[in-house]
Amino acid sequence: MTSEQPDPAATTDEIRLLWSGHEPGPARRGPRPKLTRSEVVTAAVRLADAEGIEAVSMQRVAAALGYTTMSLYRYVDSKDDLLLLMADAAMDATPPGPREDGDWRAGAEEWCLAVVALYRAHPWMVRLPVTGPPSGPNGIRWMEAGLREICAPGLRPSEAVQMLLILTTVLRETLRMEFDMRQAAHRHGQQISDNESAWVQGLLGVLETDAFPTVTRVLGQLGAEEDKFGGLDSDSERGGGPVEGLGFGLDRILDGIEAYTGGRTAD
Amino acid sequence: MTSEQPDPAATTDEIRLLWSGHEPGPARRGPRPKLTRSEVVTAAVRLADAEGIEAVSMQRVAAALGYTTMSLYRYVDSKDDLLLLMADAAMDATPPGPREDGDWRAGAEEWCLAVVALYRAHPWMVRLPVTGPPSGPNGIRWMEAGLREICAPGLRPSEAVQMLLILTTVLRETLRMEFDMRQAAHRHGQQISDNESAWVQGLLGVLETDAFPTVTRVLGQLGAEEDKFGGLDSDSERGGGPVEGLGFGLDRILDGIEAYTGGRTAD
DNA sequence: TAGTTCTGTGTATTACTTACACTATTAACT
DNA sequence: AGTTAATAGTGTAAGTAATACACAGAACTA
Repeated sequence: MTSEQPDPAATTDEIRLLWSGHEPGPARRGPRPKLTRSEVVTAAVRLADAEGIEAVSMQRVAAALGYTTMSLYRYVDSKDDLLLLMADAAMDATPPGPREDGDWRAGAEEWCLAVVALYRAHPWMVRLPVTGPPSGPNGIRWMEAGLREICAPGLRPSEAVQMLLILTTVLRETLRMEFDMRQAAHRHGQQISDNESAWVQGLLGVLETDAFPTVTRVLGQLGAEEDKFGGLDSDSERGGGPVEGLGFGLDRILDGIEAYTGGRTAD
Repeated sequence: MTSEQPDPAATTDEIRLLWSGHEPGPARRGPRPKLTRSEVVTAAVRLADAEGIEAVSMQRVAAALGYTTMSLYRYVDSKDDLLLLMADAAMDATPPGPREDGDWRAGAEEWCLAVVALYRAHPWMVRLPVTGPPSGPNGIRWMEAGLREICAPGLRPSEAVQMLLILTTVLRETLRMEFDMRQAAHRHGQQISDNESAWVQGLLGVLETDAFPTVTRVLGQLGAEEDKFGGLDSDSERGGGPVEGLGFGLDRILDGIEAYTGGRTAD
């Protein structure tokens, strides 16, 4: 049941789950709980950070805390709930604040970079099923920061929400691809670039040119192409990978917003 | 192991898997196989179409064919391989052919619509882990059709590949969200729109306005907003949902390409 | 102190993938 | 034709996982 589509059971339940403090409270009957919900969540996050999301089983989390599997269910209704809580907990970093120069586009780029950093800090996040727009306190903080920039050029509410969703989706999925590729490459003692060129070469070896003229042409040129556009993390030498080139795509999306709003900056 | 990050085991293996005909061959020793790989894959696809990807277990697929679980492993090395094969098999529909008027933008929109139709025909596809750009014969056919349009305005190879990847990502993830929401709503006997407004209302009830000024303002206006931009399937009355409004975002992305290439149409 | 309620534990159930050994089959070779 | 060797489908079992359920003991309330 881990990564099937989780029943967000009417968004309401999700919001309740993520916003209910669930702190100890004054004094109830029975034995005092030795754990707290946030301790459980923190342990799970730590485990995921260290060994990946597939290491997060109720057993492993419980073991990490020194308790039995079933004890966790006193703090969390199900594993799916735990994952939801983990996702919001992992977004505890602070998103960029408002810019002084009011340059929404630079602000949006900053925000994207921060999101990338966030995902890099907790790579397992990109593997969690995303039900929809964020609902938890931390998720909303990030949404606030993103919307603030995206709304500035004068998008309507639903437009702004949609564009922000598109940006996060692209960032998340691109990073997921990169993580997958890095992992696969690493298992084979290779670099991502090896894997990419293996894909290009492998396909070129299999495709008949006349059946797929565009693909073969593009793949052929891809191999030869030298100039990688300076991208999101040109600073770090990561041996290539999808995110490195992502700057181009993000620029196009922001271009699209600019073209639509005609460069104005009010609302 | 179903939906962990699958080891694409160097893209090469994936390509080999997807392109090796694996057809009966002349005559080998031992009992004649009673099944073929494609029969297995077809059965799995049929099962997924009918009951969703979570119904696809080796046991269910085998049962559907009237064989035992283990017999399937004569045709497929692992469940992950089966999923890979299913993904490509499900893309058997024919993508749009080249336009006569050479209007790349209209062509790209057509292509997007066709992708949406494809995903609607096999909703489980959006739940499969995507390792990277397509590698299978059918996937490449779709890539050919998409690249043909996207390349036309004069993008460089890596740029075109990236923009196409962004488009598919956005389409797939948006549809996944919609399917999730529809499913959740359905389980509670509601419409998607109910779910959406539950999200808006739920959040508004929880957020403090001054901590999240932009979000509260935007959510407030969202509730009031009347004009839904005519979107991808304004033809079908599906009671709202993410895809309905997606046209706007896609338009921005295509705007961005147009702004970049300056409206020229050659290469 | 008696009663009640809640915590953490132990056990069992269910569902899944897949390794391995076994039998029955059938082509290739003598 | 008879032998050999490879191969197809079966049965069983191991390993991992989530989680339902009952219970022992703790700690508050009356």
